[in-house]
Amino acid sequence: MEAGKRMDEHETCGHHGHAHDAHGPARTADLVARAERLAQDLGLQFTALRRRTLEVVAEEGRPLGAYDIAERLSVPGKRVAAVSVYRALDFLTEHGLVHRIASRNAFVPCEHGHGAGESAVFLICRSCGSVDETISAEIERSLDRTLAEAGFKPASRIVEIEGECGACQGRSEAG
Amino acid sequence: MEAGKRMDEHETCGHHGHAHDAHGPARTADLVARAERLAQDLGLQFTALRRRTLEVVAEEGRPLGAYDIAERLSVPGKRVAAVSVYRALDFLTEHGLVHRIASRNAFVPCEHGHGAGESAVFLICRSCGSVDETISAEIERSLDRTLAEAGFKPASRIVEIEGECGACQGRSEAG
DNA sequence: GCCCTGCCTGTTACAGTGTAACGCTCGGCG
DNA sequence: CGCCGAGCGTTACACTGTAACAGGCAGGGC
Repeated sequence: MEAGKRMDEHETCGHHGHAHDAHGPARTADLVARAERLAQDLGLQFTALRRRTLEVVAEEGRPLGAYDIAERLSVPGKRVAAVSVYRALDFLTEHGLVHRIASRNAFVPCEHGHGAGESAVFLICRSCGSVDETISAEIERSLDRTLAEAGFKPASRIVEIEGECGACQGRSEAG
Repeated sequence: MEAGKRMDEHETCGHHGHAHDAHGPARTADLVARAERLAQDLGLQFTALRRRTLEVVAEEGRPLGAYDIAERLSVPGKRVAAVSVYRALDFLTEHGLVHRIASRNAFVPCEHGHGAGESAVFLICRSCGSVDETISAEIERSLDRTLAEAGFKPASRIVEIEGECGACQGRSEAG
């Protein structure tokens, strides 16, 4: 695998000032650059619609439904249908640029450089709706072990934890 | 047509005996008994609709959508609406008698005695559609550790692995 | 008994999510 | 030029889920 060399700059979390405030323009540019590189390398088309879809998702900082994305992409006189967004999202998820949150029917930008096959853990806050993506080799290992014991050959993995993020815990306790 | 005593002749996978061939009448009776005990203990109502919903899900051996359940519960002249099924499913999931498979929008019977708060791992086979529910203390531990590091307070956990089950691997290799 | 109340269920209506099918455009290629 | 494949627009439709309201039924107080 190729992914191993990138040092994870975002410091999963000592306190709560962690990854999920790292959206916005910078994260967007990052992702778009990654997409362009990837498209070039693999001979894929990173079209305007796919780019704009990725940008919308990346800017948001919380999971967006396909219809929400379609709405944001639409301008008076030029409406983008949800079905087009779904196709763009298919492309983006397939190449690990965005992730689908199954428990919310919504999409978030990928916060790591890992490929589509890698497994991530999504921490979904019930209070603020933010989603934090973390990776744990330990979890992957124990998962792999369990799968091996069951004789199960995994293709994709979904790990989503709902609860309350650190920031919201502090907020609800302190008032 | 819906005789609860019918023997399950369809034998998803003859050999490889792990949990997921433990559906059918026996599993159903188990679950119903558990539900009755639970209702008695907590002063809840295990109504006919809830019971029949549980039975349908337990008999099936693969994830069932709410509308499929509604269809199975309906008889000519007496149609059960999906919305009623959803309410029954709310009750059943809330008390850990069935689980919702988020990635499929479908429901499976609980194959363990654990409560609703426990975390299970679902192995979903792409070939035969069966779902195997396993529990791993090791996975839970590593998950807990990751959550603690992130300062995240979990409320519910979703772990769903899609892939190919042991039986189907054998089948596709051997022909 | 009667009413009140709470829970469950039936029913309708509707919002949200996702896909199938068809046709068009555009760019590359013989 | 015509062919072809990929992407996209459009329509139509299926599936998933919830809100709101009405009726039924059991238990409790009078």
